[in-house]
Amino acid sequence: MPELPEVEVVRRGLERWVAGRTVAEVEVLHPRAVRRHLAGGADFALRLRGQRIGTARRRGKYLWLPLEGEPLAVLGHLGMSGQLLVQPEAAPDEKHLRVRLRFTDSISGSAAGGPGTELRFVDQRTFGGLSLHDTTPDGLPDVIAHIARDPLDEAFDDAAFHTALRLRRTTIKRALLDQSLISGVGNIYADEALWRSRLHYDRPTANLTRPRSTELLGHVRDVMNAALAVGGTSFDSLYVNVNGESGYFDRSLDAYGREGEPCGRCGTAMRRRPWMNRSSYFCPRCQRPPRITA
DNA sequence: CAAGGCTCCTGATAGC
DNA sequence: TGCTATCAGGAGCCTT
Repeated sequence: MPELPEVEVVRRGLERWVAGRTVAEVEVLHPRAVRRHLAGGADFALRLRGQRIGTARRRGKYLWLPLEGEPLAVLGHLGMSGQLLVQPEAAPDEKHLRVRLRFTDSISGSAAGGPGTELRFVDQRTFGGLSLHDTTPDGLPDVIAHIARDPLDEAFDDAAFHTALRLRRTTIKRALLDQSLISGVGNIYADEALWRSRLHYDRPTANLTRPRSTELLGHVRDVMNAALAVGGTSFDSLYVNVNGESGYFDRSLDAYGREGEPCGRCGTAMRRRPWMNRSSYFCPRCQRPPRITA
């Protein structure tokens, strides 16, 4: 379940292993993987061929590869189960391989960045995908103009975020997952940040004080940076799996997936509640529900 | 227009 | 043993 830290690890891997390479051939093996490319898989492949890849960028959980010399970018989202793998061309196809990009340097077997390697988009549940889009003057793919900056972005505006929370008539976890308010936070890190902040997921945003929202934002950043610290090293090895597995999930989670286990602060059994077709994990003692439920 | 709910998808797992 | 039900959930899209 890639969230911002995992996607950032992938971005770094792409920066190292794909930037500067020229696309030789694109193979779309599943139409759903390019469904956001409205002109279809053949058009996607045709237009990408021959393009030189620039430095990978990211906003929230979206990442994109700018194409050098053109206001175009390959936009990617990993969805639930997506992976971007840099693999030797000789490696057998993954079961859920959806898109393959070969590079001009692969065939000749030279060049920095991985002679003989190709880029593969692998995605079991096909919630993710790749597509080609025009970019705005600041380099953002036009279709993600509505995605807010993420909390690790230097230009993220903490004060504006607080103001937006106060103006919204919604609850705090909904707001954290609203990518037009703050991007990059998914179900797991939302629960983690709320637990650290001692905030119940159903608390209204309208009466959050400035100190509370500041503390929450700090915990969001802490959780993400911790995950990044764990996952940020894996892409450095010889055989790269640019897949964003942080390893953070198994070890360091205080809330998510811990139903029935003791709260790390007070020892009370953690609870799980169905919430928006998914789950919320929380400590019933540290994270008291609001008096009036919305 | 804001807010909330529905839906896409596949595989692991639980239950009978 | 083998079937069915449930769960995982990002985000576009639709309804209210």
